[in-house]
Amino acid sequence: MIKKEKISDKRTALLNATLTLVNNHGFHNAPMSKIAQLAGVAPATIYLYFENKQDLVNKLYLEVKECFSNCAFEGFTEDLSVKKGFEIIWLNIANYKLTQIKEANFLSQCDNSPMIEEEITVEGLKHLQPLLDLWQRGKSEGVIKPLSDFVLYAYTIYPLSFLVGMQERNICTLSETLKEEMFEAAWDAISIQ
Amino acid sequence: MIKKEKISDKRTALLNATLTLVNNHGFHNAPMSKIAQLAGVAPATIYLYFENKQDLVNKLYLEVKECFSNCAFEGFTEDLSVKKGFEIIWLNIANYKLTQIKEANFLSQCDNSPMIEEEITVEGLKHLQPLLDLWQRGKSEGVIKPLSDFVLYAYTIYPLSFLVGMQERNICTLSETLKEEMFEAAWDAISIQ
DNA sequence: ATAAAGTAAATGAACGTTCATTCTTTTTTA
DNA sequence: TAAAAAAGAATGAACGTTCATTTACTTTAT
Repeated sequence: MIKKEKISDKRTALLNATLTLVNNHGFHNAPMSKIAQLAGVAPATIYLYFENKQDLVNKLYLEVKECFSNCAFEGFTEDLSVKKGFEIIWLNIANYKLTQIKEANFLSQCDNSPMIEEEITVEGLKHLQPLLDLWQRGKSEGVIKPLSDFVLYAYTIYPLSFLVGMQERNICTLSETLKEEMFEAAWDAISIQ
Repeated sequence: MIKKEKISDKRTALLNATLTLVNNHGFHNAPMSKIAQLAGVAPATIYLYFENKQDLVNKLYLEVKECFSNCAFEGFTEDLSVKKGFEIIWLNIANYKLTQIKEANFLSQCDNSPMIEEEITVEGLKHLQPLLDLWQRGKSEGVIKPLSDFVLYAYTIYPLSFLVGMQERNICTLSETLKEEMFEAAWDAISIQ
């Protein structure tokens, strides 16, 4: 087990280093040499764990995305009312973005640039299915407006990304009160009154 | 005058080439050599018009942003009702993103990555003041929820960026009907019912 | 009106640097 | 002691940028 632990130690250190550098300076200013240095490892060692730079960033994206998705559906079950279920998911996501700022920021950078290959982006989206199912139920129950999933996402989840950007630049802090106000806005946007 | 036209011809060609390449392959895969090639110009010529690569991208950002802002407030006057004024601005922005897909996509890539220096980003934000003023009026009239400008922006304008991303990947098209639905969602999110 | 002189724009080759990646050697582990 | 992991030095390619030179145009002098 010591061996495996050690292996994943370096791998994790490399992923963390990549996350930090890409966040702070962008893909184009995150050279392998600096990633190695920050992870406390020789440049060549990276290639024991990852195929190349693109593979390293792809893997980081997928793992962060998976962790994000797991957080999103914690405590959610399908027997809840649409509004309650949606509130749980929305709050989970808000809390994730509140606490895991680095990861959240990285994800939105990836989703808005050609840094990650299209194929990988699509793969990362699969995890969100339970939310889409919930929306479908909401529409058939007449609780949620008959809008496409894209629009529903754009008006409820996506706004959180903007606030995270603001937060990272210390322009704004996502307090508990603000969270409540924001959930209300999200619900008002997509629900039938 | 012939001389001046020629000058701005090359400058514009360079800005367009940069827009295309950064959009399609990201900052890190848009080398000066390719930018020059696509603009039909020698690499050295770039440095007659721009200080360096960062300056080229900064200038592109500012000019696209300014053009965007000009579109945004076309036909808007301060004597309109809050809702009507907001509708005009919102539709202007939606139409801009509908027709100027490349530019819109570039802007959202810039706003979600460290590609553009912070200082330049702040400068590009100044043009939006009339919208902030309108929101202020809406709040004092009791028409708009007492939320911060960031939240109002996040729930009305920012969602459009998401749809543009979807549109560029041909996952979704922003039709007239969809535009109306989206305006309604935006208004429901921030207005007091 | 024409040729010479002067100027600004544009070029292509070349520079130094940095990058991702590989190769060879050393260290660690079992 | 053998094999796996890690290190560090080395490599070639690609990058942003510069520079000496040429081209295209404008002005001046005759």
